[in-house]
Amino acid sequence: MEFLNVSERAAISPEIAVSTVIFSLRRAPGAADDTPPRLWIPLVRRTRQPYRGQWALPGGPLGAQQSLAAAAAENLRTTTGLVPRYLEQLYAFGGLDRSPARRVVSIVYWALVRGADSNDDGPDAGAPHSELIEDPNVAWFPVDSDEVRAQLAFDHVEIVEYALWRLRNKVTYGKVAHRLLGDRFTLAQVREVYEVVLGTRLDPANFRRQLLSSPGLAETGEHLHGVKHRPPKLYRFEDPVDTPPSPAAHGAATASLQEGSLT
Amino acid sequence: MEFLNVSERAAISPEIAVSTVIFSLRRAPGAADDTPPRLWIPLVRRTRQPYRGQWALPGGPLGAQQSLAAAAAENLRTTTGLVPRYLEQLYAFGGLDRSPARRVVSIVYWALVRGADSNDDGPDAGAPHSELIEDPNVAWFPVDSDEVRAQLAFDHVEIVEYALWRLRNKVTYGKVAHRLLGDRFTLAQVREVYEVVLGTRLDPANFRRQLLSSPGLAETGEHLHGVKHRPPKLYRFEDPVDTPPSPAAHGAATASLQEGSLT
DNA sequence: CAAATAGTGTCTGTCAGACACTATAGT
DNA sequence: ACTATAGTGTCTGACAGACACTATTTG
Repeated sequence: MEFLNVSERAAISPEIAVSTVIFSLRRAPGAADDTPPRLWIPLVRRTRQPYRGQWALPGGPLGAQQSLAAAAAENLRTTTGLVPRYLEQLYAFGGLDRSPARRVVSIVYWALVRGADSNDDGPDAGAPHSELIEDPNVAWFPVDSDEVRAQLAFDHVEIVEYALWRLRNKVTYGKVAHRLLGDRFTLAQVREVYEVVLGTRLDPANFRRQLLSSPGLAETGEHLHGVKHRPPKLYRFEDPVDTPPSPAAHGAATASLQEGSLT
Repeated sequence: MEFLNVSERAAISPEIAVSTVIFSLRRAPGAADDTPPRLWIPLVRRTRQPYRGQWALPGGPLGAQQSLAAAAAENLRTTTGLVPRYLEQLYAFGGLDRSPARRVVSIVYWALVRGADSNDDGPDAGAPHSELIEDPNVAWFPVDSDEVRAQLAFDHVEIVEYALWRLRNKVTYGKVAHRLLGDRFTLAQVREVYEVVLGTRLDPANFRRQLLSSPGLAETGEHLHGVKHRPPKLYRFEDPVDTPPSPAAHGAATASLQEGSLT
């Protein structure tokens, strides 16, 4: 029987970890309703060296009987208590100097969950705000906050940057914006998602036309009331039928999740 | 000191392997010049179980001091003797049942190398044809051949399928077509690449206009002679200046390679 | 000159962006 | 009635696709 000590094992094959960048759209607690929401991500404070005490992306070593996407969904559930509305593999980071300790190859996923102020209620009715999470070592931060932009452990700043780039890309060419919202949404809410993610203002009339022409969008027949102007229609997205060739079969966390879809 | 036997080690962390899908554009050996070229990939015959004797993507376990892209470039060099003209991470495949033996997580790259009939000569003047490779366990196959579509080991059929999807995508939205050609090329050659990759016919006039408007394309002042019609101009691509946010810093095999660029 | 492809000119339908205008709720 | 946003109509410039036409080489 072959035996290996820890350093020999490390020399043969690096450790595999899975981390997840989880985006949600929300306003700062107590902020007025007319302030635009921002993108937030949950972080976990490290309790061990290296980078002890600093914030890092949720993640951990890959379990022996755990598919990659299942590990990512597990990160999501334990840090946010939520089920992802979108989950896609981002990239495998495998540089030699990512960690000052032993070498780790991180397979990173990115996910979208709905915000706390969606139009729906239900078992996954939005991510709770930070003060509602019991664990003091888990907290949400805006992606453009100092904690995220400069304080993260390892190479996680770069990872978040790349995840943001991918999100902007997907929102431009694809149709993932509504996954940050509830099941029922107004077109203005979708437009607000685009505006926050892309950082630009969009013409309401043209945006409406473009979105209405996309297949899968359906009226619910309901309207959103309580606003001090004409009540907008509520829409929903029927799941698109055609999925382009994609490695979705490998390790899909949930049957309803399509990974890598560009549509 | 901690000791682990082999099965315990496998239970803790799956093995990491790196494989590469290497595309080249070429005609069948001996084919006439006016037959359209096809996409070919090199395969390696497995000499060990599982799948002994079957063809598989070039690859192997990740070396302890080897970055991911470096491992992919190494696959490329040992199977084709070439330096990649494009190299990008494709996906990390980590399903539980990918191999009947111990669990392996494969980080797959895809690459473009130039074909044997480019307009240039030089140290990497095109991939040699299969008969020129010494190793009888390495051979090139068209991507739409039976060997590729149905005979590959592991889940490599699915991987090649996904790499093809990505190539078509990149060729549509990006500008990687010329990486299958030499440094100097005619616009008709680029159009032929598009036609082969996308499987459609393209209008020469409109394609020319579109390509001419892309930044970075420059005339060489030379013409391609020896054709029995008006000699076309030879162009080249100056490397684009702006690189979008991408994880290129991690494990880039060559400084001149931009990973993940969509431009 | 014939053949073949290089390369140019031009028309047309589609679509994104700009923006004026009407509709309908709350206050 | 006023305000704010929902939602419609319409114009324009850019551009992709279709296709006629000219240019220039080989044989």
